[in-house]
Amino acid sequence: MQRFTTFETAAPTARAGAIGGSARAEAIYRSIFDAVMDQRLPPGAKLVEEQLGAIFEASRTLVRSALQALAQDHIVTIERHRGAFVCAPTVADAEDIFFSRKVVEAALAREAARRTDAARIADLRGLLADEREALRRGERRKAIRLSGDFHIAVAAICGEGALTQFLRSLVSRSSLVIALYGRSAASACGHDEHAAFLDALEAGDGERAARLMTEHLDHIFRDLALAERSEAPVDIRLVLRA
Amino acid sequence: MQRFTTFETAAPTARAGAIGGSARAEAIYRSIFDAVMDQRLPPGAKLVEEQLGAIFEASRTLVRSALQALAQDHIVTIERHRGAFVCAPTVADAEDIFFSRKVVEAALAREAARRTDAARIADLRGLLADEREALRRGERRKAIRLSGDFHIAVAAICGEGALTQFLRSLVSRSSLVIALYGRSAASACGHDEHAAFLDALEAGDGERAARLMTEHLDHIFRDLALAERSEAPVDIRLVLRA
DNA sequence: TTCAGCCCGATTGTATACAAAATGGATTGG
DNA sequence: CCAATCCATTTTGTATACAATCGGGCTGAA
Repeated sequence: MQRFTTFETAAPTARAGAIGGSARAEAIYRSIFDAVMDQRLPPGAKLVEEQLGAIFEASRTLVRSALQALAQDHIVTIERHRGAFVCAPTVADAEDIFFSRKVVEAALAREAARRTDAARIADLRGLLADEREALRRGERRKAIRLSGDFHIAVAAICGEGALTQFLRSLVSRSSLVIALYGRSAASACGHDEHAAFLDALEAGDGERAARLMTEHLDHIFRDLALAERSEAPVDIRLVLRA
Repeated sequence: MQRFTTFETAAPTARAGAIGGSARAEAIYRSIFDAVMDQRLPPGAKLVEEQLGAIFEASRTLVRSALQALAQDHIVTIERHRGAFVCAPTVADAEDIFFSRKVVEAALAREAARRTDAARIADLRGLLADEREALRRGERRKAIRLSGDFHIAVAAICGEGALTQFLRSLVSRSSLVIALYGRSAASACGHDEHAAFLDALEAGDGERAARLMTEHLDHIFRDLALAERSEAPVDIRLVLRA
């Protein structure tokens, strides 16, 4: 059966409305967003406006527009007179993000169980297969991305509402958390819990689906090596001087 | 007892980080936001950049920055080459917003019941009294705002996490919904359901609090006159030409 | 050597100038 | 009288210029 949806790792604002009314700024947003999700831009990386402008052949105006949007989505932070940096979520942020995800995804799972159909399930099984394949090949980043896509695809069963949008943002931030605190092999939803969840969804058992999702998210969170990093992104200079 | 928090109607992004790294842009955001919440700027109103610039004595650069942020928060929509307009949520939007609120606020209520203390409860009772007073005096707008503040204050018991931020955004959008579809007297949480909810919270009964909150939001939603407006904001010219 | 203070380069913040697009009205033809 | 078209005006989109600020390195003295 042909899949009739493709779930790229979607930026939170991708559909929310043009960034500054500009398609070009949105493309820049998109490029930076993807780079962060792929960990080509690691947490803490500085994003210099003029450099970005040169890369994308655009003026700082558009770059700033994109950076602002990324800041609102908690992908980068903008510090006044200092510039934009890829966000480095603290442990507290990570807790908050996963707590929020549990609330939102449990509710969406319940709802999705009521609404789903065979085609949707097939789509999700396809994503699952892709994810497994990526894991088997050791393509960790791709697996993480596909894992996120799975969660978003479940949400999208309920339509593109506010909760789904919000979840997109939380999933993006989760990628940053995993980039910072994720252990090499685990943390990529590798427990085949997605499969069990999908079974519950297919059976239309919303309660079970919600419970499995909650547990799944707990597992991901617990697999993080949260102690291994200091809470705040460290600026060596500040630390040594203070 | 002195209240130690003041809950102005907070903009979703107010704390999330400087808008474009600029305090001035944030002030503009704030002014427009407040005007929309107060219904001084009605849904559909056009926001011309240069006009705003003149009003705030700022260049279009800063105005655009603020408008972009407002767009990301669904307070205004930006249409390419046409400009920014105060959002006019459709009936579908309204459903989505209140569904999301039920999910988020039920969870936050449960959590708040575990964390709350006497001081917080006193704060909330204060807000409740203000709201009642405003209603008694017939100050409808103020009552609506205070009602929103109440909901946010409950969320804030759980801290300023992602869910609370998200709720801020939903409450803002609810104000727009009420502006469009609210009936004169009702819709302002006037049922004293806040008081009952607060009792549950004080008793530490999270389940009851969550249930009361859900029902309360259902009531607000049902009190809207959702049929009385066309779904999409109408542009007369387009309608007549097409 | 080490620290304080100062200066300069790099980078961000803001305003403005110019280009592109849409809107609304006038004009022309039916 | 109406409709369609064209043009001027308004408004947005983008680039660029200039100002403000920050950080790093240099200098100089203790």
